[in-house]
Amino acid sequence: MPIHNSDIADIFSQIADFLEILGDNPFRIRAYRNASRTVGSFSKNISDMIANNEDLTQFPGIGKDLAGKIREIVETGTLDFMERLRKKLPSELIKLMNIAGLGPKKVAKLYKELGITNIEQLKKAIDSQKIFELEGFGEKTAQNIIEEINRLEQKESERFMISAAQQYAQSIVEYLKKAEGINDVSIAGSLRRRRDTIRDIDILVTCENSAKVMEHFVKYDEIQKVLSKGKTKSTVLLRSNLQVDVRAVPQESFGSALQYFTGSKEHSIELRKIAIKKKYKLNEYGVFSGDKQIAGKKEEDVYKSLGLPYIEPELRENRGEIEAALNGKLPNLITFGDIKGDLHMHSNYTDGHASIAQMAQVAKKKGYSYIAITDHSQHITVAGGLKPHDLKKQISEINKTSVKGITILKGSEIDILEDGSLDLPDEILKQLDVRICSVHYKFNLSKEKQTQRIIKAMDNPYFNILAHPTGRLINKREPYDIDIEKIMQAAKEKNCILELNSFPDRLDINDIFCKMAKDIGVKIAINTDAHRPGDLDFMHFGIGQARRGWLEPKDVINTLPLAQLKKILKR
DNA sequence: GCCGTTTTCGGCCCGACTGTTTTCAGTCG
Repeated sequence: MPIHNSDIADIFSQIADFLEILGDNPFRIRAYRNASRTVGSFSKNISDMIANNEDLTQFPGIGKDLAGKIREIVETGTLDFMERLRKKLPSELIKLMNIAGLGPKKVAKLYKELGITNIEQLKKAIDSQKIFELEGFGEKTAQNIIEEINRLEQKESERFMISAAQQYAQSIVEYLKKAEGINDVSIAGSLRRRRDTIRDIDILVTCENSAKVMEHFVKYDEIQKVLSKGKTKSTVLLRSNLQVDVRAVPQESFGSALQYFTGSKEHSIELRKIAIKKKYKLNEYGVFSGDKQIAGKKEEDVYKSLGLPYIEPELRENRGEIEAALNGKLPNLITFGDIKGDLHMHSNYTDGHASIAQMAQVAKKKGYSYIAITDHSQHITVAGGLKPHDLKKQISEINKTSVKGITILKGSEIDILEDGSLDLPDEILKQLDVRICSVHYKFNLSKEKQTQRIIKAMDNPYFNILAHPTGRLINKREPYDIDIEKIMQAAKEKNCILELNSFPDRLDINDIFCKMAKDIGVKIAINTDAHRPGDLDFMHFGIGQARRGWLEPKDVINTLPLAQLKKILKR
């Protein structure tokens, strides 16, 4: 069985969990966690790197020992060290740590003193009051555990789509602005870093009296439960089960607090290490030399004081951005303003809800100079896919439609059939400007077959853009099993483009694959797949992922003026 | 377990809040 990077990451993460419960050296545990993260965010396949005899110790956090363990996993499919840990502790113990409030120490105590290994036994121990025999377990702890178990069992701990999180966050920001003596209110955390999914919302405020702001915050009417409330920091659970943290700092610490609260944790840790090297201390209150604050009011100054240029929030994942910053090699990240058009959208010819002219008018207002109408092809009957003669009708309507200041390109979203052929004859494909090709059925072919299906489709000279390449639907459907690296290589050779689909439940390809595409040299089209005019706003979510994937305007084809775009689409 | 412009040994980011304590460990981010 082929070993994926995520398999290795999972093993290291589980080892870290085991070692924590065993009370092992915390720094050794951290080494495993770091390695898990590093491996998980690699944009190259580790199995291939091993096969090519590449030296893994070139990567930060991977030393001789871990490199050897990675090799063992790739070559044998398992890890002896891991198996030995499994014999020491029941594997299911790790799952108990998913209960918020239960960390390794408490889980270890439950196991050692009461023999508890799973949630059922934990519930029984609480029912029978046995749990109170343990030191550190009181009434409140038991109650919290019960509530957390309920939440876990109702699958309410799932991550939120960025689109949903953004709406919740915006409402809270508006509400906080009404607090007495409030100055700045800023969204921070993973939402500011534009992650594709969000576990909790972090909001930073500066104000005259933080206790008063916290009082105001916990009275917000969407709150289900106040999880903690202090003078400068409070955490609540909304009725939607989304967690929100609000933190207040003095104005002179706004920049450093924004940096700290934006994270990622791993990025911040690296910054703090740099601070230590310079004999400074970095925390949320500023950069300090001794007792003296030398930076902190503005985020830019925090970076500057550490000898770094400003690093955009989307890059702050400790995936090489600090090294790039030190070497003056940060990417010139794409912005919404660079986008000249949207190449994937539907009209009321199929499952869209607006006319071609309406879509064009809204796109024009966004400042675009072109769009492509790409309705479904015949194979998708549920979406009312167009047969060749319907598509011809649409082509002639587009020829007749004119919206001032914007060009409407003729396109189609064409199904890639199971055998790798396209769902429309070449005779009509050649009349189009843009051909988006996508997989919409037979999702569970083997990896080899699915990959071949797509690569074969690219042999058709009219294939332009591979839409939503992995097919994932966030929280609903796993990506189909494909060798994305192979597909990217093929796309590069054949001058095909990969889509970054901006629909919030897709965001496909994701940030890591964007980086992979950039490294391989395959170009990206950032599209919305809009089905109604309002969906055109989703472009912002796509831009966020692109930025997280280090993409620059030159990596993205729909930053090009129309004439140049057309050349690329000619292959 | 990793790492080195103080070091191949001895460090490893830093602070807020809770609950159960009676000065702090555990958890979280």
